[in-house]
Amino acid sequence: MFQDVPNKVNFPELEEEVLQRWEDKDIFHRSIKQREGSADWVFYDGPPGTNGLPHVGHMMQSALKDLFGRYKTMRGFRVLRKAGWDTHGLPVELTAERELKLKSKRDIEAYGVNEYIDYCRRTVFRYKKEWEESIRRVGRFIDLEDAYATLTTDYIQSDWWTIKSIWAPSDEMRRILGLNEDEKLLYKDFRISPYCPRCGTSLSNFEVAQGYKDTVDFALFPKFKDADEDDLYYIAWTTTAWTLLSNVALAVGPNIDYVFIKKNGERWLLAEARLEALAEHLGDYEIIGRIKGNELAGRRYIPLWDFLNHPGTTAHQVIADEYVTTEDGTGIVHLAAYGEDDYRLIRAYNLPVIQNVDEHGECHGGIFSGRYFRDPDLDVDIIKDLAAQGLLFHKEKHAHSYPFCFRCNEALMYFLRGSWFIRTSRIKDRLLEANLKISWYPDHIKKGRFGNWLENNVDWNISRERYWGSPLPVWTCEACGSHKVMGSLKELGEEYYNSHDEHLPADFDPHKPYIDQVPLKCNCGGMMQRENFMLDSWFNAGIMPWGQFGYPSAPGSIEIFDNQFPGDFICEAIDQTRGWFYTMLAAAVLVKGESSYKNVICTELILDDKGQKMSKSKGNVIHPMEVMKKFGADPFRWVFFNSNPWTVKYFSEDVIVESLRKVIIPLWNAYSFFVTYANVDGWKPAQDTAPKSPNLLDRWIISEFQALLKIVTDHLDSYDVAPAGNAVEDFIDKLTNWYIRRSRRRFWKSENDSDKQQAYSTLYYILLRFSRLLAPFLPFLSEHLYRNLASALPDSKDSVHLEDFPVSQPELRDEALERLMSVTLEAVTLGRSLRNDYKIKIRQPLPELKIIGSSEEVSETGDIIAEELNVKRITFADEEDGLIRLNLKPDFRKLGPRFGKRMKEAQQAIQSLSHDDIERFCRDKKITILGEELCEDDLLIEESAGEGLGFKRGSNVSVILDMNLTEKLIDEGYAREFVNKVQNLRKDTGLNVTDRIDISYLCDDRLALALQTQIDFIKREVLGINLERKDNLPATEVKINDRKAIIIIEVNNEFRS
RNA sequence: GGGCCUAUAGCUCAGUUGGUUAGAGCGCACGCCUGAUAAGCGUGAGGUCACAAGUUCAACUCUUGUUAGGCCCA
Repeated sequence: MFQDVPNKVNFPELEEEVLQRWEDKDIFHRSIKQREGSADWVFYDGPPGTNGLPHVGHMMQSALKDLFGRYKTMRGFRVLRKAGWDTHGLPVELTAERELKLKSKRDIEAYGVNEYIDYCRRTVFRYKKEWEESIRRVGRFIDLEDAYATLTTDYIQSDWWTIKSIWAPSDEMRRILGLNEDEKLLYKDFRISPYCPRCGTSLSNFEVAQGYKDTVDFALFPKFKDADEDDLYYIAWTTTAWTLLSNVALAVGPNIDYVFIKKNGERWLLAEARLEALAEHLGDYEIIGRIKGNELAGRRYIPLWDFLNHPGTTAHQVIADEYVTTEDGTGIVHLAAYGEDDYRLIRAYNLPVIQNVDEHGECHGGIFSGRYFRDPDLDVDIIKDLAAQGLLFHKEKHAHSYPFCFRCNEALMYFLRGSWFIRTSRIKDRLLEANLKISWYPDHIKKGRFGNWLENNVDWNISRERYWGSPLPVWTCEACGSHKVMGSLKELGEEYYNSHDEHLPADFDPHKPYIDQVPLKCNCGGMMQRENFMLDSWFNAGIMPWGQFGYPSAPGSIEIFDNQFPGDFICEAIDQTRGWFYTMLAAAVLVKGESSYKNVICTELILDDKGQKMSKSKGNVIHPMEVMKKFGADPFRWVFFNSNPWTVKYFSEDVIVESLRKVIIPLWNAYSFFVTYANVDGWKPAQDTAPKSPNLLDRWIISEFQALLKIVTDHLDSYDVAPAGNAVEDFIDKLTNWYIRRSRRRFWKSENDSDKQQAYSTLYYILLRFSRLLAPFLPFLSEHLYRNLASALPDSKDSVHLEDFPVSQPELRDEALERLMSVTLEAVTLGRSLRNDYKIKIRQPLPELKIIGSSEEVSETGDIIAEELNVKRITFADEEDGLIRLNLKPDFRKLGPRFGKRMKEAQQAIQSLSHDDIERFCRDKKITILGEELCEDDLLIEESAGEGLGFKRGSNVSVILDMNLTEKLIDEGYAREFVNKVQNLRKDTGLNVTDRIDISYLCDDRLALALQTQIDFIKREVLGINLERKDNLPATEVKINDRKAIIIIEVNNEFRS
């Protein structure tokens, strides 16, 4: 006996039971353990931050990651799955700042760095429980107990090891990367870097990339007055008014043609090429002279404000440089120390560095002192002031994209900072080569978005001027400026001991502030202080392949890392192309010379059903836990398996309901059907191998399963989920709507013959195999099915997840049979379509269906078609010729105007055309009627098979359905209808499926006659003992086709055999 | 301004190396089965495959251009 299967089931409850069982029986760990000694398939989990709640997108990745982990395990690999948490970096600090109501780094210093860091540490795992719950609930097999976290001392030591390896590469790595002796890839440089004045730190290029927003600012055309010629002004252009407060020079292009124009009694200078674009603002003017840019070099001008005066310096002169173009503006560029090119020129021309906006974004300079640089009123005030001085040619609103801090949303500025860089541009070719070996899904990212971006690689700014993170392990001598890089705490301890004759505490915490209290002695005798930087948290995440094991400091980490590198598979969202995907590649190429991952699925965004991003403010966030509690994890997971994960998904509860309706419930019904009847019959499985059944349907569904298995295996092997998922959906449809529907009678018939045994064996075999195939997709439902079905076998496993994935058995495949069945299905579809057209319901038997074409093949399944379409006889023909008549009809709308009065005559001529004429017309597409040549469009072609016959053509076969009814067929139709009504009564009155009944009915003589002739059929169909006509019955009338009857049933189990 | 992607039924999406009549789900209309199933099944209507040109015996598919949208970058 199988455990009884309820008709209605609460999936979320069932899943909770399965979850409990997995934990009780330790299924996850056993599934790994039993593969010990097998090949490894290596998966890397990108660490999420846990200071926010998980959303639907994370669950999509969880579903995909879990799918492949389980699949590869069942395919015989050992798949270690270590979870991880990202715990460092600005997001954590921002939460802390918000909650502690700190607004700037000055606030943090005032609050106390120690206390602040402690708060960060406590914040980090705030939602860890919720994350673990969701990950557990979605069914993921992943090691949460042994998760790695980027804040541990082991992990930080891996950071340090990486930095040290980059600072001082081994000979082998030098060879692999093509580095010269002593060439260093890690260096400090002062550069104009994107910088957030609120966070007080510079950002890496890919962080900036995430914060561009379309903004409207003022574009200004300030006039710079020449120092020597009284009426001469240089017309410049800028979109950042605040940089004018630090103006240090003007730049022109040496080969650009400039013009002097006369305007308002003044002489203005600007590029000739810009005149047309500025014509609207310039109005009337006169060109009074021309000059090349290089002739302007060295001229001096009067600063816009007195506070800009820097006497004794080279400030406020015109310089000529190739970088100036005439693409926009005026061809005259104002320079200030807030731009990369500006700074390059400032250095090249030995100009002073003027920074009247400081690192906090605060202005210093005359009346603007104390203002914030992005204060919109500041722009207005600058404009007003310039206008009052007569130094403004024009101002306008200007839409452009401006970078904002992707963490705190504050406007960025470009600021001169010292930062530590990795010279990734030097190893660009290695990065590109390594990328070529990665399989990207979807493929276009490799050469497209990611590859193109790698082509433009710039050095990686890995330092952050923050508090909560992995410290940069670089010490610099205050005396001689030389550096020491620590590769581990042990190294640091030794250096410290050598410097101070005392040991670092055994439990030394390498975080701030302790790490800053470890001065070292330089070889020169001077004191070395740590460079006051944290590591970019992307760097942290990028070293995860070895960081997760604390390689190489942690005991045992070397062995396991060697075993678990490189990774076979990662799966993250597209927003990681310049985040994790990049840092994983760059870090691994730097220290291992190859990519850390071989295959990557890059998922797209998840939006709501209207295509909007889910956000708290819009109130359209769908919480994964709520969804799973309501519908279960399996239908939720399925949503991500039946369409490509790299297309944008519109997500709503509707799509989950759809996967329920399409996959979960049909599967449950099939399973419930099987168990119900198997238990009624006391059927027991003998083996789980494919039964040798002569039955066509049995052989067909077994073959179809092999076909499915091949599609699923092929596509999962190439990380292509959607075709596998779609094939599963097709198979479920074939199983439930054809195999089981057509096989139903074999299960409930009373004879316990071999046919019945074969039906049971086949369905059992299919359901059991299918549960194994589905296990990676639907781990809960498949587990339930497997457990109930397999427990009857002696060698069943404790869990479907301890099983192997089904192995292809080509000998069970019969492609000819699959073709035959698809043609059969087509014939059935055509037949149903004809019945529909002529409004003849299935219960009315019809005499004959003729199948044309493919007759040889379909003859085998004739009886299936006959039963499905309720026809008495199936006949076959090879050709339509002679069976189908073509008729031509005039298109009156077209031909009416042409024939006019002769239309009727023409109609007759057309309709009396011979068969040969019509065939010729079909071939030549033209025909002459009454002297007029008619083409295809003028005539309508009708095909018909004759009186009482319906004709329909499919792609492989055509059918002719004979709809001529005889009295006998009408009788049978009545009987079928009568049976249907009785069955409904049985169901409505809640009778047991095995109850015998007596039937009384009241009706007219014609119907009564029909029922009498069909009495045996009726009794057999409804388990009737007696069938009696009565004169009077107290019940409501029902329709039996065109007649009426009153029917009453009573249970009569006396004669039960 | 540059890169990448997308454009197929009212909506959401499939569409194999170019090859008969371009498919599915939802929605709509009509109907059907019911001794697994109304959270079911079928039939039908609905398409100039964004537009234009080219390559080809043959283009939703390949090439080029145009338009629109999205993402990423400057």
